[in-house]
Amino acid sequence: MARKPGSRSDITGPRIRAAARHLFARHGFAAVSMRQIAAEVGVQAGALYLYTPDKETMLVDLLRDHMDELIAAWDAAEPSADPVERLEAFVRFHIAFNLDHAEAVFLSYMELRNLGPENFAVIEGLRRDYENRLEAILRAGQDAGHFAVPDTKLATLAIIAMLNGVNTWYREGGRLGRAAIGDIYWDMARKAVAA
Amino acid sequence: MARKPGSRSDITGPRIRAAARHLFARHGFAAVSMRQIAAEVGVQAGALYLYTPDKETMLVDLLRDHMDELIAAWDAAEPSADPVERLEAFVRFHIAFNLDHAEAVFLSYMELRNLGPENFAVIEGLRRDYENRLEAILRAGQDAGHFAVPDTKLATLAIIAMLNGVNTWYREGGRLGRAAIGDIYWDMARKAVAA
DNA sequence: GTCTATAAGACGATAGAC
DNA sequence: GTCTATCGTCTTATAGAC
Repeated sequence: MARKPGSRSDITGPRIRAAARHLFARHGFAAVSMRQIAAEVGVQAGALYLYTPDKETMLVDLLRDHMDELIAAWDAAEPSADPVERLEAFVRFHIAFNLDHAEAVFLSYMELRNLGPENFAVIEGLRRDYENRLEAILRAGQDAGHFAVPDTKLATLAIIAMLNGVNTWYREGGRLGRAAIGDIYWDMARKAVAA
Repeated sequence: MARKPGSRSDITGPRIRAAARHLFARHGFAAVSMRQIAAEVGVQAGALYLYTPDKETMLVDLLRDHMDELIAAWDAAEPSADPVERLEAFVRFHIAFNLDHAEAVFLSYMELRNLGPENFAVIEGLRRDYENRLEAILRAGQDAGHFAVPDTKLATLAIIAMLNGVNTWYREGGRLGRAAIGDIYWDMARKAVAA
């Protein structure tokens, strides 16, 4: 009875990641036990250790994969050379991507403190890579005279913080659709950095 | 040996709250044990239960006290009737208060999910009370023709999210002092809601 | 008001059967 | 690849001594 009929690691692996992401986002990394994750997947706790050496590695793998996907998606989508159009594209992309990956976004902001120093540095570096892409847009727009901000780095962080806020209140089927939200935040972001 | 010489509840109580706030903010509510809190204070774990019925009540008391203090401080400080001046005062107040109470702010955004439904509703209600004060400013400024935002509620949340971002990067002794940070964020907030 | 001691159980992780 | 069983430790919370 040891091996369950039809058991396959290429199915169980993704299901473990999905269950861990979901439970960590909902209850917090420290509050979720390996037994809970295993129960959600339908295996015993010991079986999880075929897929990860330990619990922290499960978390950092989720966070790294998320950041890699975020950066790759933006790099694949990046539009025209005009800084204003690029900023608009960034605002709409960031909101849409965050809403499509709400659990992973939540984790990548809330659970960094559960990482050891070296894992923390990896995720922090990826986040900075992403921020630098927005900062470059703002700098190009200032050089072209379209934007004027008192501090480019702080404007970068301010815009990202503002956009991240959407995930704290958005509910599917609410008053505003995603396109309308993009319009509203683009209006505010555009004016905030306007010359 | 039972009672320690000089032990007094009016000293131990605040020290327990401070230790809990500090450890919860640093490691997360679920990751901190009652034994750790007791060790930080210098008592045994059982003694904590003279001051709180359980761990969750410790957390909700910290969060409620923080929100009460935040709202009372703003209500005591609120300045002129002019909406533009009031918005500037709000921006500077919010940044300063958040930096002065960084651990409690962190908790009140990160640990709400560790509350039961009734405790959660209490803290959510206080947060909405505070948000409503900013929303009223934005509405008054629109009525007077000074501001123009596509959606007043979302502008409220966007500004608060932007300002909250300061706590994620600010370090004492960094490149910018608090006054300079207030200037920079006031410039961006003002333009974001400008007519 | 604080201690020691303990109840009753959950935790992360591993060993060995199949 | 997954199971059962288990190790050693930690957990929240309580009881009773002083």
